Amino acid sequence: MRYNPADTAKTRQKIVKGSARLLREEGLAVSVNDLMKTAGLTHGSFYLHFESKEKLTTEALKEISDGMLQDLRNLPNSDSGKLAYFERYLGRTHRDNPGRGCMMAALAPEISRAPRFRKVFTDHLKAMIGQIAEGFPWHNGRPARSEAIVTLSAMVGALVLARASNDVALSEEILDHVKDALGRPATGS
Amino acid sequence: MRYNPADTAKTRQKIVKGSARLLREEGLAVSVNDLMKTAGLTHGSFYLHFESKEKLTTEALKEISDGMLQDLRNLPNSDSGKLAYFERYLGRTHRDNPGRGCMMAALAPEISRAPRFRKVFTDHLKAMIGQIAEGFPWHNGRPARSEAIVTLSAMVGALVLARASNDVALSEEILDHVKDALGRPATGS
DNA sequence: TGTACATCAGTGAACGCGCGTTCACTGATGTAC
DNA sequence: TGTACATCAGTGAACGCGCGTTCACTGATGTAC
Repeated sequence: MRYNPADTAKTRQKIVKGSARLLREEGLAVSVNDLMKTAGLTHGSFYLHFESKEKLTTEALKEISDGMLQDLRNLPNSDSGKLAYFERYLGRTHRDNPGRGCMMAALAPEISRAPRFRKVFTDHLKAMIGQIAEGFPWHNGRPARSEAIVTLSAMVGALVLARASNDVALSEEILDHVKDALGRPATGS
Repeated sequence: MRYNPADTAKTRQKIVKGSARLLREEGLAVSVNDLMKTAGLTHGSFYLHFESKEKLTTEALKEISDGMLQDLRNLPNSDSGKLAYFERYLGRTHRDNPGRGCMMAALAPEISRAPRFRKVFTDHLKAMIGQIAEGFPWHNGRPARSEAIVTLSAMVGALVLARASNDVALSEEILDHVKDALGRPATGS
């Protein structure tokens, strides 16, 4: 596994992917040591791969963004594709696995307070709004972009609240009500 | 200011109120020293007033909850009261002053990861849903509670995204589109 | 093919720093007389 | 009213700890011949 550029790149990618998961699970304050453990390494070799924790975090956030956008693009541009997206986003699996889920729901408030990461977040947010607006049908007589923004806001808010609630019934009530509301045709249709 | 129980209680309350602001501005990881500075004190006297940082945090979260609920109750139970609430919640002032604003938008993801604070959060969430459902008219042919949950989700999500965006135009686009969507009568009315 | 050497990803001790918490001390306020 | 003493909110140094980062060292892999 040494003295081979391809293996070094593979290790680096392992750290990025592990960090993409752990950052969403634990927040931006997770330690370098814990991030390295996701690749089976210790903190000592961190700086062989990255200039700083900030640089890795930025790269991991981009990795998350790419994954989320790819997931979205894989859905068909149809009502059923759109509903499948709502179902998945507001499902128990997503709620209980932040490490594999939405970056915005997991990290937005922390990123608000960390100027260094607001650019990569904003790029992601723009891309998500664009993809939701253009990747699904919005035949409700309103601009697709506006519909996408309102829909995304409701989804992120619902997930954030459902995750923070320690009352399972309330948590699922939130997910289900928002799922229902997004599933029915909006005003003007 | 010493040797007087009333003054001691006043100092304690000053710390709680300052913490209620700073926790929303900086997050749950803000230091005891910084929390004490909000009352013009140093970290050394912290334990004269509180058992631990966790106890103060819990008390400050309750303080925030009380304030938010009182603000809500002060609005009239009418369409204009409801619209005024949306306007204020999704306004620039609220976006730019998290220290005086919504606890859920400022802290929900961090609280998801901090089991100790999930109960006080859940109590707050339940009270907010109840107050929004009962304190405003929801004459749309759907259960008020369901409408309240969907509305609150969209508000929290929009504020969280608007705050994290470093693009002012996008930030205001989000606030304005969600404000518009909540302002128009929902499906079924 | 076998041996000596060079390479470099990875390790773990150590750095300065800030954290939550503890504690000996200070000094202004209130009480005793 | 004045003086000696008791009280206790507040201070700042110090504690052990974990953080991000640095660095001397290790040892398996690849190269030279």
